[in-house]
Amino acid sequence: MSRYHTSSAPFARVIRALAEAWQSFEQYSGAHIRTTGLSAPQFDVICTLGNTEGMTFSELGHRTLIYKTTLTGVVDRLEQKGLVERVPCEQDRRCVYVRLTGEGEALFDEVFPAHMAHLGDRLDALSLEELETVEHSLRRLASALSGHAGDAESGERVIGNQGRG
Amino acid sequence: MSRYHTSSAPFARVIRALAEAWQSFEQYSGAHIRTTGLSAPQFDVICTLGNTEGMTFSELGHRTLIYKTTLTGVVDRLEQKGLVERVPCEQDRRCVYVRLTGEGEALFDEVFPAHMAHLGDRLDALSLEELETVEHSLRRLASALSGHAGDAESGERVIGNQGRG
DNA sequence: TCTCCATTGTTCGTATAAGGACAATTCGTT
DNA sequence: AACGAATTGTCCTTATACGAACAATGGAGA
Repeated sequence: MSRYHTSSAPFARVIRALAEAWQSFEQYSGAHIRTTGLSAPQFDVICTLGNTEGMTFSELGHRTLIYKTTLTGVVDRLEQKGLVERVPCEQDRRCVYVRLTGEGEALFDEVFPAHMAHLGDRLDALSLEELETVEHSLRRLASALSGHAGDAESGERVIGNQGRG
Repeated sequence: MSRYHTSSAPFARVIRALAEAWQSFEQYSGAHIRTTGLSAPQFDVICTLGNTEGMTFSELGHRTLIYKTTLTGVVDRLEQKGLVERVPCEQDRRCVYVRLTGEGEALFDEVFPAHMAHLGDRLDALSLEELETVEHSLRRLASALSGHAGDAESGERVIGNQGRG
């Protein structure tokens, strides 16, 4: 992601910083997740399903930002591990519900708090005020990139990685 | 990346915002890059090699943040397309230089400015002052995640994705 | 009812991400 | 000179990213 070293555009440094921040997070978070025997996307699915009655592939994809064709394989492997299960939907037979098994819930209760604590080890270095500033910056950046030039406060925005097939 | 919807940790919203900003960038940037017939990492390599005399795999990996085992394949495909070439290094026979061919340089001169203009279409919505704030926030976040709690001004920091083999 | 069209999840193919392991090479130390 | 340790690029394997295409289903309108 350093395709901007040679550029003098004012935003080039911001893009570079975004790439580095994202990589730093993935490195730090991913290394810890892998010690649980799960991949980062698998862990993400487990945590998203935690404390819910399950949800469809579509909703799960929206929440996790995992591409729909990838999600099929991720759920396959979690199902193979006995952590989640597919449940046919009666009202709409196109949909398939995904929900945690008992074993999946047990794993969630164990690894989710531990991972949050792990992130806290680093991120507690930021004050609440700093967190506020950083979050606002990120939302401003995301909304500019999404074409919503003005509104940085659009709340539960949906990243459209599902509606393009 | 919404493993933080269920968490009340103060930093959960920041992580979510980081994931969304990164995804927004990848969506917007990647869609344009793919129209050139290159993948995002391939485009990144072309741009990093642009206006240089070439560099080793090691240096190219550090600059692009592409994992070393992936870089081999990326360069393979670019070489197959005739855009880059491997040049044996005389001083250190372990190293291999990678540099643009004439065709590669021509492509760089064509697509790099076009891509910057494309990004500018969205990012010019941010003022220079906003860009400064966003960059500072991102560097603060990255340095916290890297364990450098205090210094947000560590300059040309190196993401260590090469020295762990 | 019967098209036309949108939605849902899946399969397929190509390209990445990332760890483990490896041969070739270089360097520091003895 | 010789040995051990570190570096460099590659290969292998598993899992993800993502676009194209698909069968099955549901919904709106003539």
